[in-house]
Amino acid sequence: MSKALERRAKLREALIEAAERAIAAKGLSGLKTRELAQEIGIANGGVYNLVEDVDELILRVGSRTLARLDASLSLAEIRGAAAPREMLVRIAVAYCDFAADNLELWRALFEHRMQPGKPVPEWAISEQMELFRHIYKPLAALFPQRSPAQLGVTARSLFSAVHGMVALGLEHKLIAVPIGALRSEISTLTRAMVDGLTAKKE
Amino acid sequence: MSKALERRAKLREALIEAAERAIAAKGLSGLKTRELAQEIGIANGGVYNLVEDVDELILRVGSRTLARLDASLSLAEIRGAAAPREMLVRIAVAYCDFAADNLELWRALFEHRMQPGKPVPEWAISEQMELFRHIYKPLAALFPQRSPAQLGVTARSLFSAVHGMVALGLEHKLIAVPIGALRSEISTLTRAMVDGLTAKKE
DNA sequence: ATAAATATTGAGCAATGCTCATTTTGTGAT
DNA sequence: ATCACAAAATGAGCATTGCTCAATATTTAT
Repeated sequence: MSKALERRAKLREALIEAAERAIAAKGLSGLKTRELAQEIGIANGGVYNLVEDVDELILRVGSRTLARLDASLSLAEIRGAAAPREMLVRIAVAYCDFAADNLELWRALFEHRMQPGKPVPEWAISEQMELFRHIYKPLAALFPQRSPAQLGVTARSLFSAVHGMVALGLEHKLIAVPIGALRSEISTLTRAMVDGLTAKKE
Repeated sequence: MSKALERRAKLREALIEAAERAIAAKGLSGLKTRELAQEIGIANGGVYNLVEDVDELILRVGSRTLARLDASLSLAEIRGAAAPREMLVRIAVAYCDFAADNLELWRALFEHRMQPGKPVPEWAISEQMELFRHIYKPLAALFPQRSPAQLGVTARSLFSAVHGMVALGLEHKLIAVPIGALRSEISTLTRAMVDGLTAKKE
């Protein structure tokens, strides 16, 4: 690989990391291309030699965030075996903890909108889908009679519900719920959802 | 009231309505003060005689949206009596329908962030809180032994969970779920949550 | 009618994403 | 090493926006 290309790759990494720090510190709206350029020592316009768009830049940062989130959830699963029900609770709480510990980066995942007309690239969508994977396995154990498609639907519903609790719970706009309280609400409701879905209809 | 003040009030109304139309048509990011000014026939700078900020403008639009949402939920409650469990399902589905029918305005409620430093005004926060009111009454019927504070927590959790399902379900970024499927997923999970919370611990 | 108060205007500022002609740097052949 | 060509970096500049404010026009009070 030529020296020029190596340099480009290094700069690209530096740019993405600088963007990640900026979002973590000041939120999505605190991301300024000029500041990033200055931080990594290139000209203003140079940003667009490394990246197509700010959209792409944000998506790249999102990719890293998703990877770390994925790792956090995996870690939660590995730490000791548990019955499927408690495994789901553990994953939900791990999701909550990750969001709390990475608030702005986690928010950027959901707040970002592409500039009008540009669709979200396929790779970014499939990365998000991968998240459901974590819920899928315990769910399959709990509902052995359900088809993969049905399990997929249930997984998405469960994930969405927990996501909603985390999103509104961490919102400063509404009353900020203490993290401990949020964790226990999430545990309670996750168990309730599992129990309610498991219960035989009468 | 002087002629000048009447005029101001009329213009203010017109401004808020123009902003509402703009958001409904093009989303929060499609809101442009210059366009609004032109639409209601005042100078660019005139917008700031009618309203402090775009923040305030968006909050005013949000207030109207919340009022309509509140009316929709109330209507869902009134249409025939039902057991508390089914009442909660009905409210959840009504929430989903409102969001689908007022997508951009509903999104603006949650996507908007105040400009750095400005806190959300008290009146806007309490308007949001009023939403939980709808869930509170059926919940109180289901859990007569719980304290008002406990009921409040449960109401927020339930609301958040349904909100999450609607938010991710209507996201175009992920696979857009057909509205009918979303409604039935919401019904299923709402019943599951209620059942799970109701079930005696064993 | 006239002066004082008030409201409206729109040019202009600052911030920001992005472009592109110009300049600088890197590459490869002789 | 030298030169010619390709590739990359630069930064001035454009377009868009929210917002300001001195100047102007309008309303109100006497």
